[in-house]
Amino acid sequence: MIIVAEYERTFVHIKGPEDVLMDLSKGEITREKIIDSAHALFVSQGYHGTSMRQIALNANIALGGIYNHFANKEELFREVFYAYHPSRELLPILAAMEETTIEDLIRSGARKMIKALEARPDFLNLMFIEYVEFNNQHSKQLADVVVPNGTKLVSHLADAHVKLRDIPLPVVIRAFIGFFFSFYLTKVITQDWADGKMNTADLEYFITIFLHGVLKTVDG
Amino acid sequence: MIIVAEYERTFVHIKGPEDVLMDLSKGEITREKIIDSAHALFVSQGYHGTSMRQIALNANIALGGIYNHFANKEELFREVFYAYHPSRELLPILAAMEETTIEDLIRSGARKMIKALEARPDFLNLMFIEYVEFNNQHSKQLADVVVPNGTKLVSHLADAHVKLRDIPLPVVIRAFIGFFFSFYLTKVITQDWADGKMNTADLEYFITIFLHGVLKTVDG
DNA sequence: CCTACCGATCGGTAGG
DNA sequence: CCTACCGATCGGTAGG
Repeated sequence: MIIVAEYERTFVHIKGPEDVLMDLSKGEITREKIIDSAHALFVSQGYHGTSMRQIALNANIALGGIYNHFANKEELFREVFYAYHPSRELLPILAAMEETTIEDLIRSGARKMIKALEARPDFLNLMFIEYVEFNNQHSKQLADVVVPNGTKLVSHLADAHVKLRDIPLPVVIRAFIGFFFSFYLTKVITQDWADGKMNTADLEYFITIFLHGVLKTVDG
Repeated sequence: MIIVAEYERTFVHIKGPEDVLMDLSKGEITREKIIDSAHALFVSQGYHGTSMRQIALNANIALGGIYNHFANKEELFREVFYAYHPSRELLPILAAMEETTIEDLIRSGARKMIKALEARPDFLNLMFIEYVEFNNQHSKQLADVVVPNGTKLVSHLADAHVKLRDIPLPVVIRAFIGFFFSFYLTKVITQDWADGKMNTADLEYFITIFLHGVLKTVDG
């Protein structure tokens, strides 16, 4: 509960590196170091593939020290999951957009989303771990905060209903997120064996497809 | 190597339940039981979250017996990965399609793909485990078999170039797979907290979006 | 294919 | 926040 409230409070605020070391007591710094260390190891090895000893070593403290901040391994994962959840970064980016027409919003939003995902490959691993190793059990209470904030972003699209095809807005939003996320997904999942066939430049084709897919008419 | 050859050989053949017990020596039956048992546990708990003892117990043999068939835990996962890879089921389904126009192919292919994915939720978990816990390292040699077979399927689309927008065919294929996979993904990932908002009936809207996205004109 | 065992490592804790 | 320790469980093997 504390977690979710804290998440909501800092929801729009993206911390710069300078903030991280400021205003934190020594204990809070250690706590942050543990979370960061755990995050790095979890995303590269999975939850069960990471030991508390590895986390302690990586954070430069003794094993026992971790339990001064977290009751057990799962609570530590939960804190990592909240602290590094993709919505924390993606929602503020989308909220800061100033485009006024739905077409510009789609074009610009797609590029921003892909850019953010490519800068943070850990997002994908974190979500996968939550899905497979925790059966998605932590996502619900996070969704209670994220979904309302997300829908608020699209609630005042003045020209949406005149330019969109006859498709419910929630479906359009789902298609937008899914389609461009799949652009990222197909790229990273094939990057080791598709020798550059999955090109980032293809994003403009994806945007074209989506625009023609949802809009009655497309400019340019 | 043996694995990949065997995979190619049985690639178009979907085994019925009756085949599974036929033509197998006692040792091969045990081997199959171990693979099935390991698969069920891996997809529900992850690789590192599953112990060899659990697998043995589930397969009704002693722990040591597993090592009569598999050198170690990772080799066992590799065999599970090959035996249960989604392409094994999806490619034959797509290969059996008889639609002749690209529009019918998209409509029918999308529905078949979603139906197959919804019948086999283990696909998603298996791919996630491979991605996070094995860094996608087993996917390459499988791709060497799957990709050529997959591209063969779309190589003889007579009306593609006249009906498609000016978008490269590989991009259209990538968009098709990604878009409809994302339909499935957004559904399962939100199903615990989006109280039915992500509806299977929305698939027809997705098909509409995709058709308008890639075709110059859409019937119906 | 099972029994019985190996050393190593796991998550977690008491006590200071 | 560290040292030293706990019982349990891990992947894997020898020998029959």
